[in-house]
Amino acid sequence: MSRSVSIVIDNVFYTLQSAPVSYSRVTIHDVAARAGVSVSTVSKVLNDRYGVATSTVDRVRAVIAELGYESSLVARSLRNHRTNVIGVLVWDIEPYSAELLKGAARAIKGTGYELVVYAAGGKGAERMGWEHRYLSRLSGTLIDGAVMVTPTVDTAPFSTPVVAVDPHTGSEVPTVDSDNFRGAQLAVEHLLGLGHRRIGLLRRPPRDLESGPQREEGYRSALQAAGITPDPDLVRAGGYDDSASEDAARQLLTLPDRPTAIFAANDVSAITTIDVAMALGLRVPGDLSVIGFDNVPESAMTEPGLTTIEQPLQLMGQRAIEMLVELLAGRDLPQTHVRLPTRLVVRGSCAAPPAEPRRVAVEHSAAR
Amino acid sequence: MSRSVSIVIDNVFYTLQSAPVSYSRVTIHDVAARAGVSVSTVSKVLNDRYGVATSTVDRVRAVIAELGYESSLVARSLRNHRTNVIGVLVWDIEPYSAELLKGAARAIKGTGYELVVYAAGGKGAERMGWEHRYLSRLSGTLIDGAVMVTPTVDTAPFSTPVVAVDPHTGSEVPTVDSDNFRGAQLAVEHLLGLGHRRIGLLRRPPRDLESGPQREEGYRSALQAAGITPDPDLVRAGGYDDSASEDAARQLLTLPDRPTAIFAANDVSAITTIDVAMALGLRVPGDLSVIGFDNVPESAMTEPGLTTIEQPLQLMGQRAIEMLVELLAGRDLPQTHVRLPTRLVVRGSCAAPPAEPRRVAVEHSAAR
DNA sequence: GTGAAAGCGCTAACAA
DNA sequence: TTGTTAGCGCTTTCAC
Repeated sequence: MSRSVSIVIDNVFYTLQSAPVSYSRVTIHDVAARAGVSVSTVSKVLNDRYGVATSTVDRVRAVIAELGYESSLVARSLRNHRTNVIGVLVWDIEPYSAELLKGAARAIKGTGYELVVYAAGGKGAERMGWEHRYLSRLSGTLIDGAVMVTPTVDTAPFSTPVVAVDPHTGSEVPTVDSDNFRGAQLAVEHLLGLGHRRIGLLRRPPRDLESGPQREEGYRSALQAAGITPDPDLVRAGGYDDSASEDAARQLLTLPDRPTAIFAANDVSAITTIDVAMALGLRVPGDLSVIGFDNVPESAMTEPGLTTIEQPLQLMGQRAIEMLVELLAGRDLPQTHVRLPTRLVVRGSCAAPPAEPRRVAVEHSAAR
Repeated sequence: MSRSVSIVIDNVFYTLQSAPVSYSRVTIHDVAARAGVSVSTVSKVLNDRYGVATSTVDRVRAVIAELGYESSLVARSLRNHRTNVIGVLVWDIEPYSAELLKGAARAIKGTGYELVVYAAGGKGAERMGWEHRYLSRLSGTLIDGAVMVTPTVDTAPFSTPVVAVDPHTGSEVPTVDSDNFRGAQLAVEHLLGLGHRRIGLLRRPPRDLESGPQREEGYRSALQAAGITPDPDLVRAGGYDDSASEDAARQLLTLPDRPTAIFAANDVSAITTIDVAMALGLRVPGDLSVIGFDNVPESAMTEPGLTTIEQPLQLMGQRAIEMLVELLAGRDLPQTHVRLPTRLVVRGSCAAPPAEPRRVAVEHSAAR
């Protein structure tokens, strides 16, 4: 053990402590030696195999308890190729993936599986191919199956069952995503219903997730259904960093015939749009209505009044686990591509368009 | 590969697919055989060891790429006792732990470690001792160190460095928690400042986390500092299920000389308190002020107007990782018990006490 | 009923 | 420069 001394200053505990003494792991050998039996006998006891005398079982059990022995998950999974562990692979734990994880954790209960989340956590540069690398390194050993929360799911087949959440197009693996197309439609329909006719789209960066084009399609489809020809000038691409979205929003809003509403295919860019609008002297929703596609439930906290299209992230995580468990049980999935509904949540950022859309002063648009 | 057929009905993709063909794992043996070298040579190439001819290195590398080989984390960690993986052990992934995880994921970046989260996910019954069991099964292999997000941290020493978040009292291991005492003080001081004199405490169930008593102490301390003797009648214990908190809140509010403000040592019970108050015909904050101790950032969404004491959960997760990394580097911690500040976030649920506290009708109190 | 031996995929001595 | 060998902690034949 280690000894320590603590003092408290200003409500902060300061404790000085000697380095903790290291105790090495108790292995099956230790148990065998102490019980006076062979390793294989201990193994049999551990796994409830037949052919061990009751008295021996008792003795071994006693020693196991005495030593506090627990078998090594690693050694065991190297031998057996079953681990009863499901892995969820995420690039990072941020609000989006955290939400999925909550659902996954809920779904795993009672399945007999345990949940392990792997977060890559490296720099952006190493990102390429990490999902494949991780899956390779873990599958066959350590995890029985995986849920991949990652854009690029390698189509290369694995021995391990895999379910992908919100991946790129065309992946061969079973998939869970949300209805981006319908979500975008809902957003635009809502704006149309309020009387808007010039509706801008702040879309995602090119070559992004599959959901990007889907949202754009929904936007176009809703406009066309209302007899409006989409104006290419009203569609701009945002980016992953704030400044790209900011530029795009500014371009839209300083157009001579600017949109009276903007649908941002991403919650962060929706918030950016509101900021830009305010900086340009426009009021939301008086002069401009904004709807964001929600990736992050907390965005409603950041911008309490933002009307959003919400994805059922927890449910997506839950369904992914359920599907994987089916797969692991050797059953066929009734549907390999599950698409969950999105819904419109109306908050304060939308209103009818102004009778006479106020133009933004040119000075403003140049300023920055 | 597998062949599949998809149809779309009502925006849901239904895909029927034959069972995927299984491919077995590529091992170091496969690589060695294909490259015409021994396994150990491949291992040397993998680990950039000296003493391999450049031509051989190239050939092996080519085969590795060709076969898409990745070394098994499990086999490797059984051999080496270093894995460069930090484990975070949580009982479940819910809003509280998810928040900690976000901070942990942020902190791990750039440390060279990878993050693995283990969620126990079993039934409540198996809960006893799971932290010890998991740690046993993982330490020495698979993870180099662990952050335990769990009430009962076994004081039994492990070979593996461990940092505990918000544990029971008296744990020997390094610890991160938040300043529950000061937080409770802040809450009560705020209520006193508004003019309240009869302030109830809805405290945690007995034998709960260490933070329970700490919050109760803060409550008493703030009252006493204001010259008020804590009235034992104004202190009731909630429970983990809603109904226990509901009963406690009802008892407090139907007291002949009921409190004009309640400090709930937990966010869920604060929301319950507001519900009960409203059911009893009391308005918040007109007739009753409520402050909750926040475990879950989202509670502000559920009850947007709730004044809370907030814990820096993400920061706690971050600090825990930082401490663990220090420990793993073999350095001593400047402080083994880190206590992070809590802060008061004022929202609409508090106001000055009514001049004449309205009594709750007895019929009401009996009803249920 | 029990234990010796082989091997899961890998690394690190040591020989060749 | 390369391959052989032993062994990480465990399970599983298969003799005894």
